[in-house]
Amino acid sequence: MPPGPQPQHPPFGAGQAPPSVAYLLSTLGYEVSRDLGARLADVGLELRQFGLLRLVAQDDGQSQRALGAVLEITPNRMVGLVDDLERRGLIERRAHPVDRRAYALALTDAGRALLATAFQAAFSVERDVCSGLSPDERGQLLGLLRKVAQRKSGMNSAGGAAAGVHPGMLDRDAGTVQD
Amino acid sequence: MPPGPQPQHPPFGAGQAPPSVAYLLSTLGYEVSRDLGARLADVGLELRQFGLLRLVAQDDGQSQRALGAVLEITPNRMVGLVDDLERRGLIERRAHPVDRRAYALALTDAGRALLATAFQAAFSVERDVCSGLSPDERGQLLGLLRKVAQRKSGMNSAGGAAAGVHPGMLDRDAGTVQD
DNA sequence: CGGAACTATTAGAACCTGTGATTATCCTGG
DNA sequence: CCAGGATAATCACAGGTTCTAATAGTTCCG
Repeated sequence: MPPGPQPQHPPFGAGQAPPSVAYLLSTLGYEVSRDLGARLADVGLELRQFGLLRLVAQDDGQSQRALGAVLEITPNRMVGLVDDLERRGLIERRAHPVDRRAYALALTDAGRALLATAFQAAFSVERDVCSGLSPDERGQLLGLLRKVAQRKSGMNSAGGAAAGVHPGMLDRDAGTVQD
Repeated sequence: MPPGPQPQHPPFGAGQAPPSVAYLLSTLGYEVSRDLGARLADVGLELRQFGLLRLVAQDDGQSQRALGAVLEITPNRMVGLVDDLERRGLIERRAHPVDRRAYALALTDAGRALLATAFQAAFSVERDVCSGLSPDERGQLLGLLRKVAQRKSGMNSAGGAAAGVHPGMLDRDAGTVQD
């Protein structure tokens, strides 16, 4: 598989998995991302394309810049990203209602359909990840992770990605720690 | 900050953080990696350099290829990585005991010292991540994450990174899922 | 002994991302 | 109303990183 556009985590590796929350978080996060990336590839989508499609789907008519801000994708990069998705007929660049400089991105029917398929892939990853957990355990884990996530967004003034969004998917690296 | 060598996660983003274990895992994993990457930068180390140093420290005399296999770094990439670390006097390329083709990488005293500092940075990240959790909760989370990690390594025949090692740190992407 | 496989390295191409400049448009203030 | 400054989308370049292919020197097995 060529330097695909998506995952490129910078090798980090650990000597021997030390019992650290941070280490396990970065390791598992990386693996989960890879998994999803692989399954999305089967559907013909990259991680960031999936992210953009999701965003457009939930909030129609946004400008490229607005979307890029959420996904942490610079304007110039958005051009190519949107170009590709538009060329494939998944999204459309419509005239923006109030700003003639910008485009209003919208999902096409084909885009909606593909996104649904992509979601299936995402669900399968979730099922996979939690396959070893009992419903109770899954609930516990969810709560704890949420708690950790909350704390993070609370302090990191700048870093805190907009509600429910996380930029890096595989832009190429992942951290790790061992205790 | 230029396209630094380490973190380059491909933007992925989520529409609205869905309560998914996979999503939170990839998101938090990415953030943790970034955090560690930033703190290691203060010490003058990149994520993968830290990973290599750790590996060399725990298992002296390994060949570049062996180390690269664990860290998922190709041989040609290892050359530059080792070159740099050696130039900085952190590791040494010694003659391999039984194979004159290969080098036996070893940590220098300076390398050991810097690694100790790097570990401090890693510990601080761990403390930070768990700052919002009670000791009990931290233990629970650790157990659950371990369980998920275990399941993973069990099925992924090929993907399962060698015991306790995870490749991507930020090579640039991370996945996400929402449920 | 001889060919096949392997380690480290180098050279070159491909890829992606960031910066700066460009055009069209919006907006605020005089 | 109409500059001047800021903003949206692009484009053209430069830089950095990683992959592929090819090359010496070695080792291993038949």
